Amino acid sequence: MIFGFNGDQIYVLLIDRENQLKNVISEYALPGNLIRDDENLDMAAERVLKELTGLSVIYLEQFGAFGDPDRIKKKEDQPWLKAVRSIPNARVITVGYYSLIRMSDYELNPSSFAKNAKWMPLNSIKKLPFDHLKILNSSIEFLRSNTKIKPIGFNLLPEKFTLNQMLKLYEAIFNKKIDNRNFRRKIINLNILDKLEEKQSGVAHKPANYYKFNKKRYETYLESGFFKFEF
Amino acid sequence: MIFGFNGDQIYVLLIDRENQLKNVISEYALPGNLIRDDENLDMAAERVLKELTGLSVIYLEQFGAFGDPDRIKKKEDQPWLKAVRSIPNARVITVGYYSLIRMSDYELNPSSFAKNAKWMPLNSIKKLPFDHLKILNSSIEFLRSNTKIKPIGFNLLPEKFTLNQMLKLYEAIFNKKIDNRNFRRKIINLNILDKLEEKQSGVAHKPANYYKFNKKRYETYLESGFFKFEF
DNA sequence: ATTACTTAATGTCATAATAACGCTTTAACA
DNA sequence: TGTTAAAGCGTTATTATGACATTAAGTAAT
Repeated sequence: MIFGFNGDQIYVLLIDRENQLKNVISEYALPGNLIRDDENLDMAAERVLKELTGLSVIYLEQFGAFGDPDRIKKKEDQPWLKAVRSIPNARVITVGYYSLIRMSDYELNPSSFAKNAKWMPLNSIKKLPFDHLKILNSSIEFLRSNTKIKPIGFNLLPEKFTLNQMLKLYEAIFNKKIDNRNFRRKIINLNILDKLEEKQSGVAHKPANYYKFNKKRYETYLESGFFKFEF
Repeated sequence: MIFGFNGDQIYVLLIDRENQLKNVISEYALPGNLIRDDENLDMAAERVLKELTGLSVIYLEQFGAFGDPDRIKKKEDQPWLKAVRSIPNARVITVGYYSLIRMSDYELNPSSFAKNAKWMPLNSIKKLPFDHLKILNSSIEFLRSNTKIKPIGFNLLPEKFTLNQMLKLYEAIFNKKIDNRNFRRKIINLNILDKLEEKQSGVAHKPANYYKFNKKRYETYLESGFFKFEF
């Protein structure tokens, strides 16, 4: 699950399976790949992410394992299984990871796999092949409950951001309106933001101040306690 | 991970591998088994739990997947892999589930597998084979953060319990002293306990009142919100 | 130069939740 | 009847929360 944010809504990176299955109409699915014998789960997730986006050192966290047995019958639907010719009816277990990336930083990696990758607004995704919708929903739930205890949202924002951008992100994650005054107070009190000198420019209104995430200060806090992030 | 509570500390059910490996001194490991082709992950976890404890309809939740590649070299250390003769060097991915069971309800199931099962105090477990210690620690972390948002502790207590028993359980889970007066107030205010008529007997002091968990009321609350359980 | 327009930024107050305590009450046993 | 161990009640200071309305700072239009 690769989440992105464009300042307004949450996006998810999907892969068009069309190229791999000529006889099926264009259909988007979650990215994924088989694990190699010489890597652990985290490494595999990092590799797949890198193959797709060209990005590394990204927030990446496991959120669950999935594996219904009826997948066995569907080998022909799972392009990546074609590589495993030695196993006639492979049972597939998916280990789900989610990553949060800055869409602004993101450039599609010109690898063959990534050519047919596409950002889709989270809210517009109503159907996905296999159990991918279940996986998607599970990852969102995980993202939400994680956001309640850690300020992970920073990974989705640009390096410098305004408090309103951040507010919009949180509204997108929790899918509800949040009072901006209370939000500001809470975020500021956490003491993990540095207010920059720089302001927005070229806007036809009062420019917003830019802030930056102070990771060092954040880690100090983490050791000595526990965040609560509820809105 | 099978957690139990005896009124004083948290226990974990371990399996003695001795019977399976004659040339190794007695060594305890986490219970586990291979998944079957016709079951999903949840079903497999339930089955293994049932094989071990004879219990079903137990609190059971997935907490993570684990799989370092160096396991490949250790097939001879993994008794259950002997069943898979067709795969010379099987890569093993563990999907971890944890369950909470009432030690009082528990009777060792007289199956061959369970004969060498043993309850071990959580705090006394300093070393386990393979990556089992990592898995154990991960499950405890999961148990803690889960206990902070849901009152899952009831699954570890007997049907009828006193508030002090419950307090002791929470102290064991979080590994710290909790003020009993504040604890009581908080728990009572949640409104998910039924105070019974029955009291403790045979104690040389004021007997404690028994309480019972009201699951129905709890579920009503769940729908309309979210628990917070911090001490 | 003035005004209009748009979004950023800020303050207060009532209420609820929390943590840290002290003290009294109770029932069983010796 | 006294002792004991825990139950049970209560207070207070502090902090967190939610609800709410106005002013500030820039650009654009006239």
